[in-house]
Amino acid sequence: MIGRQGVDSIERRSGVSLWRQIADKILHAISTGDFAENAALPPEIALAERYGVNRHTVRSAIAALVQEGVLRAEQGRGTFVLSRKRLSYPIGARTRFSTGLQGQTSERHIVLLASSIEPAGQRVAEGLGLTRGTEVIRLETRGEADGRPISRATAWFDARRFAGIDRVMAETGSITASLSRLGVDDYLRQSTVLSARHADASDLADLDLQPGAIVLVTVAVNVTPDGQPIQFSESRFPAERIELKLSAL
Amino acid sequence: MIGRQGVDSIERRSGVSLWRQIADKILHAISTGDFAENAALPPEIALAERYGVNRHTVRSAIAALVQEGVLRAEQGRGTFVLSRKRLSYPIGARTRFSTGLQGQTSERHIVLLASSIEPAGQRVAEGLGLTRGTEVIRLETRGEADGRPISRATAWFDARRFAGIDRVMAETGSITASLSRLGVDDYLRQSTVLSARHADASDLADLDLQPGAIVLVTVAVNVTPDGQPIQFSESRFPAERIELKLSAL
DNA sequence: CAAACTTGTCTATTGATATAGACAACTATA
DNA sequence: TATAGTTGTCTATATCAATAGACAAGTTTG
Repeated sequence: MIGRQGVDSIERRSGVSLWRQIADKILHAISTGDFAENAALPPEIALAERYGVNRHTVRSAIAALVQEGVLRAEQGRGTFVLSRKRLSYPIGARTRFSTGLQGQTSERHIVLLASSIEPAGQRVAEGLGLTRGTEVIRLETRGEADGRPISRATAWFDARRFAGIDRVMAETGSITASLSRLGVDDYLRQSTVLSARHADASDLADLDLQPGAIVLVTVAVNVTPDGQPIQFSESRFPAERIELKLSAL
Repeated sequence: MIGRQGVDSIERRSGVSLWRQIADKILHAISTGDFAENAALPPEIALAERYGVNRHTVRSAIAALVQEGVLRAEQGRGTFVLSRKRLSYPIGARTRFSTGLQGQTSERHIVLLASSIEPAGQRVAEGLGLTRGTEVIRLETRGEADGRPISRATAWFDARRFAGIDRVMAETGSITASLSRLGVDDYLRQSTVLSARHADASDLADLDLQPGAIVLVTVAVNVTPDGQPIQFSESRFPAERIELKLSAL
């Protein structure tokens, strides 16, 4: 055994305040089961010692998480973890919003926030195999499960082939159903590129996040079974509420 | 057209300092090509106006990125973007560290940081299909490409079946080669679960990151072609240097 | 050389962040 | 009903983060 202990301390002068870092740590500890759901957190003094900060700093972190609805503090009793497991969103050959979350939520749907027709930029044109400047339809959507926003996506389609998909989408609340109505019975996920960043202002608003939250970002291309690109999309998932489960493509 | 503009502003009182948020935005703008590599950034005054903050705040952000080696500032001339594209790490059925980055880097290898034998915890036992408490070998590794750290992984193996893998790993510098030497000629990626969080202190040190950096986290199980679990691992990738490309499983 | 434009440095002020200590308010339990 | 253990509130102080303005130092261009 070579030996080596997993440090888990705190960074000062990092541009990220200590209370925010500790809030993240508590969230992480909850998600790994270190702090059990519906049970009491260690007392504030113990947390302060554990993380090497002042009790008041821990209190700031807890206050933020209470605000976010993750914890509930009760004077004299303790601070309790509310149950809110991260959903596991499957990504594979047949990635579909609604079916993928079956069994984890009782309800889910997609809301169309906005749509427009615009010329394809470099990235979109490449993804859809069009020449730059071709007209494309852009859909801005939010995915919700049990009333909580869990995804925020921007999708582009060839405007000629999928004319009117914005109206159909608003009606059906489903990409799959909309494509089906426009003659695409089946489609496959061709590629998915994954990254992560801090949520920007519009993410914060649309996903109901607190500043400093992290979003997982996927950039994907869907194709027909014979390989023709039909949809290019960028989706943002709040990392605190969703994990992505990669399955067979 | 319903209309809707993508806001891209800044969050105050978030626990994340403005200079850190702006540094992230600049990084993002570079990665999307908004700020071209090897070209000058807009002048500080323009950036300050663009992001709605004071010039000194922008300067703090730039100072951090200069420290990280992303930018170079020259008095009187401007501030320049150094070229450093994100690597694209493929994840699929045959995910292998070395082969996946061929063509993107001239050199890559894995360093064994530490190893130990320990009883399997809940998560590891589940992943490997063992009973809790069974002895497992834990390997702590760092992946490097062209001299820059790009991954930090913890891998667990059944200690009985893969006795001595730590020594073989230290020798060969390759998981695939080590498994091969212990009788596993082929293996497949069975599952991958993906999340993201802020880098903790050990990530910062091992991956040579600045505080506040984001890491992509994958938790994966590798199995033999007949489905027997052989490796359970958690890998951390610096989001600023790596994106994950999901390919056919 | 002069003017315009850029980054670098300095001083000053304000508000947010973090630490420290003391004590109040509330709960559970011996 | 004490007592111990917990969260809540208050005051005080020091440092970091952000804004503001002025000017120095360097580069480019007319």
